[in-house]
Amino acid sequence: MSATRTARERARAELASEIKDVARIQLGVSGADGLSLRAVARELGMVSSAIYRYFPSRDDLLTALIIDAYDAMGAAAEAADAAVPSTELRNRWRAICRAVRTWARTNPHEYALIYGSPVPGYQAPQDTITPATRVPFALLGVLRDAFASNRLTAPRDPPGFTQRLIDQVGEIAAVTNPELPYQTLTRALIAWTQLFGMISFELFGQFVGTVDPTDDFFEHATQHMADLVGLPR
Amino acid sequence: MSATRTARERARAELASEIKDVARIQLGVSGADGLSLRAVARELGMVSSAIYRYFPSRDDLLTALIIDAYDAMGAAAEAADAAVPSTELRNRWRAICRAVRTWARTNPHEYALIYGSPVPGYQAPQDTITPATRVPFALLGVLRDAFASNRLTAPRDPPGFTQRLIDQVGEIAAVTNPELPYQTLTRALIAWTQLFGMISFELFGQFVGTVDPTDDFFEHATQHMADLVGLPR
DNA sequence: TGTACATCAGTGAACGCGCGTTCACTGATGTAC
DNA sequence: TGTACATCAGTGAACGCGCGTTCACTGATGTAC
Repeated sequence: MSATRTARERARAELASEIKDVARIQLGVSGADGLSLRAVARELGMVSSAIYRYFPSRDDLLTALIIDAYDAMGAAAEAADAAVPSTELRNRWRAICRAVRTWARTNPHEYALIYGSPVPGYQAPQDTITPATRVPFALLGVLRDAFASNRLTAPRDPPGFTQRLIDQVGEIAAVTNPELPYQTLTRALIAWTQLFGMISFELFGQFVGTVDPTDDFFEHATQHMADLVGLPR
Repeated sequence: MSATRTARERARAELASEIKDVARIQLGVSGADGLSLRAVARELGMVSSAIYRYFPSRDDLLTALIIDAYDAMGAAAEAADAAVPSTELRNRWRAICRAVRTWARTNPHEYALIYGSPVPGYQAPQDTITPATRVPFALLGVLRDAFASNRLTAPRDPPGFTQRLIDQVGEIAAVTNPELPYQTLTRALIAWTQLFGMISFELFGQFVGTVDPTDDFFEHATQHMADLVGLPR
């Protein structure tokens, strides 16, 4: 009975993921607002109402795609990190950055889904938050190890640390790496925005006519970021 | 006769800009793909086909909005720059960054239109390029003045300057500020991506639960950027 | 200054299209005795 | 092992909606003599 039950359930899970696969391809053609349940159903050779057996609405399908995208990007970052010896801090940092960029370039429309302009009228539910933290957590992991082994240098910070900023950063530290000084965490935040700023510019066409192709600029900027957060050269 | 001609032409220009105004409001409600000529016409109390007297297609209306947005943001940046004494280099830098952020927060949907995910199937024409350069040019103007008055310090760059990167940056220099060293221009590029990375994260909701509100973090990061490009404290 | 003609703005109907979602249904798969 | 019933996947028709764009038209505004 458990065998038969899983038979049906397996079919169900398989079709659900086929639906997502087709939807992902559709994303590439027409973007998030262009994602159409009818088109997905057509592609799968089924009638549009059948999709509702798997996803209660278009927004739920979108949410599933968003979660998958965050998870795929996070997994890519973690795998790249794990492939570098853990004491090679700067190389780990660079590997994570590179993996995020490569994933984004390989899956530009999924990237746009999670880091582009929000879909109007769509409110991302709570379930997306945890997967979204995987990349920043991977970056913080490098800093944690660097700090623990006393290899984190402290660049001279500019003025501008208000108490409110210190408190905000302190709250992030509390739920992630309480041992890291707030200065380090602030610099990590800056590097984090820098990383995605570059990738968005590259994918959304802002570099056309300047640093395009972007490979060399990206590598160089990544080194600057490693300097900023205090990783040894 | 020139008076009468301008009478008609003025009416025409006025309605064209009323159409754009309504379209801009629509953008806010439903995003770029949601922008509907019929809805705009309805709002203006005219029939949908009348819009075609002013814009040959939906895409042309979008293009006009994009150009206006770049220009408005650029004008805000330039005005903020001009309001600071030209020798206060760091304050000019910060004023420009602040102006860009403020404009983006005030006009989030126009910001999303130009810096968010590209509208699928829409190809931005050449006319958008010049207005798009106004903000980076304003930032470069500060660096130009700093360099000319010999007040630009040179931070120690990390490794990673390939010849190709130097060439790419050199080409940008050639059409903007040939006197600036490529290292400075590269750091300016990094700061540029950093600036828009932060603004996008703030507007697109990536900071929710971390540095939100973002004011203090933004000010602090702006100082870091000024350090990076070598402006005196 | 007045008339004949050309230009242009806006109308209204129509074409052809695609969408999300609901609902009563058929028939296959799984469950309990 | 066999039968009666319940669950579930997928169908097909329908509702109600909005969209971009075209086209022949009316009537007002501007132009040339």
